[in-house]
Amino acid sequence: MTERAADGTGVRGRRKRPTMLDVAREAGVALRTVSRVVNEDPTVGSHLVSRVQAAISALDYVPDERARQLRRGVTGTIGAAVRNLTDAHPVLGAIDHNAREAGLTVLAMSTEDEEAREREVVTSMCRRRVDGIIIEPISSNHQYLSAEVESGLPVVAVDRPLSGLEADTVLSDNAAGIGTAFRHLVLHGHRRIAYIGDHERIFTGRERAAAFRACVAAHGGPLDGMVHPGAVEPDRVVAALQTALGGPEPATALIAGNAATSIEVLRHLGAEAGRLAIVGFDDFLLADILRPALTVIAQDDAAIGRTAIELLLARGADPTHPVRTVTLPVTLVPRGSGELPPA
Amino acid sequence: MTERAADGTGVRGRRKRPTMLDVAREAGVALRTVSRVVNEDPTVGSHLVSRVQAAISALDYVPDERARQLRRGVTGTIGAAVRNLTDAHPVLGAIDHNAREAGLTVLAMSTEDEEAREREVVTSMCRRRVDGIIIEPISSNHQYLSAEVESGLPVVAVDRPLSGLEADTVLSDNAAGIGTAFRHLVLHGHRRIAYIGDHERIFTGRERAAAFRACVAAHGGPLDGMVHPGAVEPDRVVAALQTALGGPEPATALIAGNAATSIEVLRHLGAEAGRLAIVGFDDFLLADILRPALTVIAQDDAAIGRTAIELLLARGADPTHPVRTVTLPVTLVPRGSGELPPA
DNA sequence: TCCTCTCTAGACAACGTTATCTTACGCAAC
DNA sequence: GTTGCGTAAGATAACGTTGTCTAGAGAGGA
Repeated sequence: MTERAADGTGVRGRRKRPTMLDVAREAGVALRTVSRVVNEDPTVGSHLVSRVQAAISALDYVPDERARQLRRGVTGTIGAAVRNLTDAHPVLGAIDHNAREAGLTVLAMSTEDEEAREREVVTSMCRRRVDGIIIEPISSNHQYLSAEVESGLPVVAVDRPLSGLEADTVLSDNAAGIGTAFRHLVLHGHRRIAYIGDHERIFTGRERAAAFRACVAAHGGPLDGMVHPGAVEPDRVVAALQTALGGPEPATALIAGNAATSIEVLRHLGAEAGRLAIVGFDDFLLADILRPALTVIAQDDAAIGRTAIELLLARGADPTHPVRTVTLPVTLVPRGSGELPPA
Repeated sequence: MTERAADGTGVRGRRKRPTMLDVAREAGVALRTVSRVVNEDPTVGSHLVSRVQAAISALDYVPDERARQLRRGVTGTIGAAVRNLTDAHPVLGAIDHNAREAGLTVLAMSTEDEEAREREVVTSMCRRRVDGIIIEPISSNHQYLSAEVESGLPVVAVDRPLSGLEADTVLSDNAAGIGTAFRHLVLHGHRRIAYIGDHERIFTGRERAAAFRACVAAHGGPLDGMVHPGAVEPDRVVAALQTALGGPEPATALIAGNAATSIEVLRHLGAEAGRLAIVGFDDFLLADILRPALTVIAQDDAAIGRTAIELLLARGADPTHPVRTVTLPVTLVPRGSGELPPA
């Protein structure tokens, strides 16, 4: 039983929200006039403007975005389906920043790296009629999006392409990154270089492993026991590390295919980390504090987010434009671990 | 000029979305029947159900959440106004997780640690008629929310209380955390312990600095040049560190008041970190990989997120319930840096 | 047989806005 | 004095749903 004052003030309780009609009555004007004032339409006389504004603050009126969007058709909102909301996500930050600059609100939802969740959140975004979707793809099949895309929903894939569907895409230059890392290690005297990275089922894992093999082929080092794509789990990484470092001709340098792998490797090596030259793909917070600090191939997160928004807006402006894939350069950040000489 | 096929297929272009009415016509039933099928109302005959479902997939119909929400009144969405979307945010992850379990969608927006942005994003959430707001407060004054709160919007503050407004709140036990850290260092033989942390303008900075002073008073160590609240900027932190470590009786141990401070301290100390016992408030990814690994006071992020959602739901269910503040315990995680003996 | 009751499905209004059309008014020009 | 025009403000419809009410069909009991 909710006790409340006659005017609804003082005691918490769901008082019905005032609508434009209430404001109109309070101000003694027509509903439409309130709408004009709220939308800063210049055709309202200054006398009425102030009366309406007074009524708005008297009633604590807040316009209903849902009704407005319904009526106007567009939402001014874009969806961002990212892997998770828990860990650091510089690209999401950049997306948010650039979207705001463009006057758009970002609805960020987490796919939790699960196909089913990805589909769920994307569907949820479509039901909310977002004006576009930026997605870090997880699913192996994005056919479920094709109807939306064909009916004009701008969709931009980030970090990996969509499968079974053409869409604008922003990628990092994985091959160049691996190449840069490899040459950097060669330059520092290494010939036996190992690679541990993501499963080749995953796009980036596939690209990076392939690029690594190509580098070995080009530079003529050993390949046997040196390439370890697979799940990024402690046990698997440790086993791969042992294979690479064991035997008569152990690796003297390592390329870690992503941040999680770098971290697992460092966690396992502990104080021994100084004996193995390491370049990690992907930068992460604190990589510069480790000892030795981790040399990394850094993606340009800000540029990725910016480009994603640009592609989204371009697609919205011209739905017939041919699909584009933008590949952004990566940078080697030497910090110590990648400059160690062979043991 | 948008070229498109007569039926709108094949070429991208904003074809008008089908509505329930279109589906109804396609299926030869009434609009209301489509609505019932979409909402899985059991009072529709199975024959019609399948006909409607066929029409839905034939037309690629996706219900419009805005219209549904407008009509039904509730949105099934809660807003989360957090400091930023870029850095790791375990509490946001927990909020998202628990909200999902409760059948709610989270609209996460970033305040960027700016008062103006906080107000902007909160207002934007209100316009979207979220069913509740979880906020990491930044502003020094939250009066602007009072009308919303009084008219029944559930608002839960996390990590710090709102100012100028009563609301349910979830806090970590800052005083206990500082006390635990202090006693831990005392137990390991330290008597000259320093504190560097956030500005006392900020709630947690104030609480932690005060708790630290109380600890010193209780244990009888020196206070002069030992307490350094202030901005978390490299220069300020370095200066504080030099003050604490300089002089005839330098500190042998340090409590860092938050993660950012811990990181700045470690960044500055570099290889010297092993000479100073350190306990950091707030855990962070990779704190366990550093050498020495960082001993921390860890907040229970999962519990914070869970409690925030619980309070939000409780407030929604009973708007008249007295306001609650839940203070959650923190845990000391010994990893090495806090167990170093006095130099 | 008729009445009632239940169960399905349709008609219509309503949610809170904005777009479009219309009206009223004042003023200048003929 | 009438006409025309430009401008401010109101009336009405529409956006795409769901709540409520009602009609009609069929079942079951007296």
